[in-house]
Amino acid sequence: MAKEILVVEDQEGISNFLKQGLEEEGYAVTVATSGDKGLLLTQQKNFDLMLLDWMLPKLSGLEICKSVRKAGNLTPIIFLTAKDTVQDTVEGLKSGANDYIKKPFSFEELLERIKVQFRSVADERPVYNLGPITLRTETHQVFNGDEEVLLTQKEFALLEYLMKNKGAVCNRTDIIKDVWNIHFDYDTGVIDVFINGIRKKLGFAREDNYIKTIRGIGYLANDE
Amino acid sequence: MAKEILVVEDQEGISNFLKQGLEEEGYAVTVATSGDKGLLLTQQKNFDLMLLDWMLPKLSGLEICKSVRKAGNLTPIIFLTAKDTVQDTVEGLKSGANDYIKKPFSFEELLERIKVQFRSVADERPVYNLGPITLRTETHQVFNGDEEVLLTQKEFALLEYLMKNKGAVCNRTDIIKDVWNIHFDYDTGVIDVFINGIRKKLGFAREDNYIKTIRGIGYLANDE
DNA sequence: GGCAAACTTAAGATTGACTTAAAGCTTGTT
DNA sequence: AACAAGCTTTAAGTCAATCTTAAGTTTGCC
Repeated sequence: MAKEILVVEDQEGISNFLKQGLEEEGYAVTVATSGDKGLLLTQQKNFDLMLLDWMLPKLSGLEICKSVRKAGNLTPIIFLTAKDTVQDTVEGLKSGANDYIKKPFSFEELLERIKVQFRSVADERPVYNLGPITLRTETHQVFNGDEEVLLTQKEFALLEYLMKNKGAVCNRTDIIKDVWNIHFDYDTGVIDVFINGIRKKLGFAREDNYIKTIRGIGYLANDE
Repeated sequence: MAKEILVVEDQEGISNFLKQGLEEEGYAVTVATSGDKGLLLTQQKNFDLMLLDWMLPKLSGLEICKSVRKAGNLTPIIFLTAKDTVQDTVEGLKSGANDYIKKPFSFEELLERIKVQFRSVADERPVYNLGPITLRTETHQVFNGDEEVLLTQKEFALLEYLMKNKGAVCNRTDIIKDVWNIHFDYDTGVIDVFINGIRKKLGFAREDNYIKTIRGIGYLANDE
């Protein structure tokens, strides 16, 4: 699955250059030419990384960054800008960005700094545990004790999400957003059906409470 | 708990400057003046971050970085070096570093880039406290000390409202308006019932007074 | 002591989750 | 290109938890 990168940049020369270069590297690139369009896109879709110019029509890159973080979105953000003073850099990083590259920049360095962002996310913790359950991200396997449990893609994605957030209540809206990638209000019983399926396949009894229902909110994976 | 930073740098002027500056910021700093000493330290102790010079006696920063990563150590690494070509930067990042800062650098920017490495998911989300009680808005969790307390939707909403306004008396009309979303005069005992439930679940005794009753007005969440 | 407000409890109403089955999609195979 | 198999989604009936109401009890204040 190609990583999705959002580029918010009003100068066509630069955005074309970025788009082409990044696509050659195998990334899927979306370009927004103004700040407001960029922010809107971040709300409609889950990107894996954002490249922000600072000076943009309508809404500055700084404002986009702040908004995105305020909304609880932790997608890596890299500023790519001609504003090159220490003050600007510090302000950009303070606003929640993960890196700050000054123009003119070397494309090769940019590429490497993008990879750094993906590296840290991917490396985080490839194996999760929940009671007797072990989930291996890399091999896409789930075990109950020694027994392997075969889950479908969605079942796996949902379980992974819950286990990644073990100990925290996951609300339905976020689940739909992160697991289904649906960014508007959406309410069928899909989640319920999958939770039901997962509990069944993992052999959880009602009183096990490894995946607890939080009524009116969502679900909670829990050990202890 | 102070974060532990390892600085590997052979020029005394720079390492002193870094040590002093970082310690003023509340970090615990260890300095190694040669590459081999630096590497040894990484094996003996778990640091939270490493600052590496590139050109060092005995073992280069690049080699340290590669070694550390090869050993499965994912501690954030920042290069801090006079080698300023794009090739060097790319090579440094490829070897597993998380950032690469070129000398001469601004201390302020360095600080900010260090903070980026420490920033974690748990940060920067609204958390309220009241005596032994902690309420996490984002994850919808409430803790009494370490014990998680499971609240229903309304209980949580009401408690959140009181804690958000800690120290201020909340009158019944406003509570009904903000928590129940009822905008006309309304007077059943709902609030009382929920206050009762919350106090019970949180294990408050009458004399604790964390949620004080203000007769004829409403309620007051209070610490101190 | 008497009154009004708040506390407590329990029963009924309401809402949301569980479960199942069937329809709609994908994917891989011939 | 058509078929089959399996995965995902929708929908509907059932069931359980939560919310609300109301009535009895306690508490605090004049």
